[in-house]
Amino acid sequence: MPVEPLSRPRIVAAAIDLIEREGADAISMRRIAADLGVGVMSLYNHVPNKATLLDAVAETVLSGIEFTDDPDADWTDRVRMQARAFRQIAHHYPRCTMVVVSRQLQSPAGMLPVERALATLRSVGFDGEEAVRILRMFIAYIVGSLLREVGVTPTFAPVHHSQVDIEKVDPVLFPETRSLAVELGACDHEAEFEFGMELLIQAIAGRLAGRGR
Amino acid sequence: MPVEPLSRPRIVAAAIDLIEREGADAISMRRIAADLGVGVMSLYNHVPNKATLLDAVAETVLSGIEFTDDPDADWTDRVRMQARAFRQIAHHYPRCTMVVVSRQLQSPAGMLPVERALATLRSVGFDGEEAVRILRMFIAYIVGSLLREVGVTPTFAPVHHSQVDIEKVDPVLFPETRSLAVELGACDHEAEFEFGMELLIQAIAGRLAGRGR
DNA sequence: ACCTGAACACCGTTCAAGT
DNA sequence: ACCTGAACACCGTTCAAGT
Repeated sequence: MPVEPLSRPRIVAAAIDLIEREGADAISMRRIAADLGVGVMSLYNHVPNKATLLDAVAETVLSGIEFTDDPDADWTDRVRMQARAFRQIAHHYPRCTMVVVSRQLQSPAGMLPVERALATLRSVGFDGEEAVRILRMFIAYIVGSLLREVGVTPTFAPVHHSQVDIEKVDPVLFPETRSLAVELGACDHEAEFEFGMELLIQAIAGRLAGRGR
Repeated sequence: MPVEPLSRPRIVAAAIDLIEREGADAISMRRIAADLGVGVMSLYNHVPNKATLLDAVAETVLSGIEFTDDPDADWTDRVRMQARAFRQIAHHYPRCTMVVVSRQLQSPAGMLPVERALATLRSVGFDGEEAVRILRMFIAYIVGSLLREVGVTPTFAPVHHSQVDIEKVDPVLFPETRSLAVELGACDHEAEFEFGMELLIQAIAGRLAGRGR
């Protein structure tokens, strides 16, 4: 029935499509098969199981990141670019973000960003231990930022999409939360991301400068 | 059959238990009911559905955080304490962490930490907008750190629990990753967390100082 | 008010049968 | 080699029946 033959890439693409259309919860082998116009069991000729398929989804999304590294640029600009490239995931595949972030990949697609980041950090003079530490800090920040952007993170960015919610916050128990309702209600994800990123870059730049002493 | 009567708290406790014992994937209404020695449908007398139950799990875990705030302490110490309190989640309920982090709560349990953090930041002189920005940055960092600690984060902290994995990394494609195999393989979560936290605190302290000019 | 079994519409995956 | 339907052991949830 399918005009093109079934293949792993086609299955992964259908899975990504389905997640973006109906959310990560909606995904199932049966739904994907239905979308492709084949029987469920046909999928198992190309993918061993659902977990592996989700890994492939994560890998595919991750490998779609456009890393445009300019080795001649200032190192802070290079770090900026790499961090922003990651944030693209949340833009291009918002509902796949959780899948990407919650899967442990050891494939090249997952490791290339690591390699690049380490190379950049080492080239400015950080030793191995520092480079790894700094990379991990950036990753933690980026992952946390993506989850907020994608609307998955909790509580801590409350009071959204409706002023009614604000009214329900008890002003005597939560005076600050209440008085900052406007600020908490709005969130310019790009500005927020940039703010934290600049603070981090500034902090590690300071660390680098303090090195010479 | 149950010696104690069924109740929402007992159901939530059983759910947390099950998640910690067998992982978040293993959770189901039927398994929880079995653990409690009741029929599945009995649960629905106390909890409207599975999603609400998971929200309650998140809220319960979150409200178990021990916030010991000393208003007389240095503000940096207060921030440190609040951040560390969050990290306790990953220690006390490692396998529930993903659940906590992936649910949007608007309950008091979820908002109290926000309220405290905002109060602390405002008391040192940050205005509302700055306080919210800084809080969000900390939350992003903490959430990302917890996910790494709990082993959920991807790729980016690769090469774990086995030296064999390292051997498989292609040294010509990934020279840095390969040469830093030892550093990437080990991860002292507490040290890692503290490193990033100190950098963040230092960065915002600098921002505060630069304010007087 | 609380408990429950049967039933419904879903899952992922194994297996044996087809081509 | 690839596709597939039937079958199995699971899901969450509705409903009607019990106490």
